[in-house]
Amino acid sequence: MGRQPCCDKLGVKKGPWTAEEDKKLINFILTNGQCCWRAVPKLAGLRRCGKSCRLRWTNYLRPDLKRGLLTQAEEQLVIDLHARLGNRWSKIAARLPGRTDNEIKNHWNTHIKKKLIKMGIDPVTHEPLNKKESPEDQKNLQQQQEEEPNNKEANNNNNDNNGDLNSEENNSNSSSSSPTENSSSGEESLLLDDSLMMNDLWMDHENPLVDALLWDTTTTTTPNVEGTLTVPCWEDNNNYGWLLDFDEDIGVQDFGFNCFNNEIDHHHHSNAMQKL
DNA sequence: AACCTCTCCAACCGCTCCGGG
DNA sequence: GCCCGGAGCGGTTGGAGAGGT
Repeated sequence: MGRQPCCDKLGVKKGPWTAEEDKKLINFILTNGQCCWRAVPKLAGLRRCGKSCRLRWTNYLRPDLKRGLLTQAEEQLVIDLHARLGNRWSKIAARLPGRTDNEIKNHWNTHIKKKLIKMGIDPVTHEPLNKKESPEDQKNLQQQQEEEPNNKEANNNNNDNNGDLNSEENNSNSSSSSPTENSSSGEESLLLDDSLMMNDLWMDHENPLVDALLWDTTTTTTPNVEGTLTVPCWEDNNNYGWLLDFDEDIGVQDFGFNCFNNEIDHHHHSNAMQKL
């Protein structure tokens, strides 16, 4: 028999969220916090399934989300983490504050995958697509390695071009199997190792990744000692600018936010306007 | 301008995981 | 240990917009 539907399908709305629905969900979550998603639609007055609400919140409405394309440093980190964790997007996303698993997954499938293939790297195994590469390819690879002399030890974990190719053998904690085959106990040590790796990264200010993160002016990402990227303050995200603009009488202040400014996230804005 | 194709990403679906009884 | 329900995860899809002809 088929499984029970996650929610009563009757009267449950699907498809793109309207600004009005977003408003209701934001209002509810900020008032009541995240609890029991199944109950959220009813309590928030939404004709949606709880799952859909959770997804909308975590992938789109959460105030700590960064918008926009992944920075090069983030991309690099994703590649490295993917090499170690496989398609465990939520685990990867956990290392990139402000980014969602869905976002990373999408970015991987649309950008990074292609990039790696173009570079002759198998996006699944992170091994060269063709072991017997042409001399020219090898030369390019070597050139790329030479261009990044600062990575040394840390770069085994953070170099998408070549570090990934070596990371497995260079990382004593990595299993020799494919990334996705790590046992859960192995994962524990892997994660521990990861935090050490991140600490190393932050200590090593000559590392291009660190530099990129520290000096990337498009975000205000800052490092912290836990080895994760600290999410910039909300006011830098302007996540709700579009909502403010959409409906001034919503009173985002009512949500308890006082750090919005008037800059509008054009993407959201246009979406909201479109939906009106 | 109109049509077609491609790309991207928000959202859905179905499965697994996990905790409580 | 088993069952059940809810939450979370990852793969996939469909529609909107961009780009090309």
